[in-house]
Amino acid sequence: MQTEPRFVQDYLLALLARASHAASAGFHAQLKARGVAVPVWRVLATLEGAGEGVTVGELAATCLMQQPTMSKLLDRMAAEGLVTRRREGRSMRVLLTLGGVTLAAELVAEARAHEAVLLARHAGAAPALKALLREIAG
Amino acid sequence: MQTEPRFVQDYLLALLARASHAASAGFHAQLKARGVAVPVWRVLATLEGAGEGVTVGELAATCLMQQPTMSKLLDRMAAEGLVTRRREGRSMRVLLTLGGVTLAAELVAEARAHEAVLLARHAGAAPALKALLREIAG
DNA sequence: CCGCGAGATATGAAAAGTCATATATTGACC
DNA sequence: GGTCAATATATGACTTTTCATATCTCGCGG
Repeated sequence: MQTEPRFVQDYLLALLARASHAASAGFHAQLKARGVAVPVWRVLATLEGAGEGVTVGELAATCLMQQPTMSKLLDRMAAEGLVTRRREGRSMRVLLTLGGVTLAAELVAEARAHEAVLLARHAGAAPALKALLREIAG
Repeated sequence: MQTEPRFVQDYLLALLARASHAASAGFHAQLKARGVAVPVWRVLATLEGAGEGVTVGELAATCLMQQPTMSKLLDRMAAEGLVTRRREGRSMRVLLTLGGVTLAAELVAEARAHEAVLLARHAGAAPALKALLREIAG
């Protein structure tokens, strides 16, 4: 079967979305196996090593979610004992609990390992790719 | 304020997701202005120029959605008069209606224009970037 | 032929996300 | 000090997505 090259096949935004999706698939499967949803992982990864905590708005922006989505995600994560919220001025500072720190550390370790495999696969090109992505990400 | 570089800041999957999100933001805003949801756009773009139509499963894979999500999205799109479905063996072939063809063509034109701006911004690097992304996407 | 497993899509109940807007807190101005 | 606009988060009604599973077809072995 031979389809002529169509627009979407070479469209930059589609390529980015596809690459992101494909690259993440393996790790996302690991997360699912551990019963951790992707948005939860993103919050954990963002909070990992951020000693002071992060506000809800910053979390939403970093995790590429909308603010109400983040508020509700944090409700669930708080209920699971992964994070706590502390009012600070008009913001709300989100912090990992002890359990959250532990889980985050484990998952970050897994993520590092997974990334290493990916980077090895595209050996030389990795730094240039990351630089480009950073530029696109702004 | 000075945060030490944390894992997530340089994590390939995060960079990919961020780049994809940032690059798409502008066009997604255009879509929203026209009242077109992103998943609808993806289906239209995938069907655009695919004369023979595409099966539900192929659509789901191409649009990076799950199959039940696609089935229900197609329900809505069919209700809006954008697509029709025709049983073909055990598959279901999805085709654009006249209205769907028109809308798809308009949006693809907008997407091309939007992409041109992006590519111009990262002038020389674009072909190499696309090649890398294609490789990652597999 | 007929039953049966595999492939492809649909569906139902529950979870998550979205949009608009309410609530809370601060800082500035009079 | 009280009012008001701006910033930050929460909430409610509604839509979309997800997970599990049902349904529908085809091809095959007996």
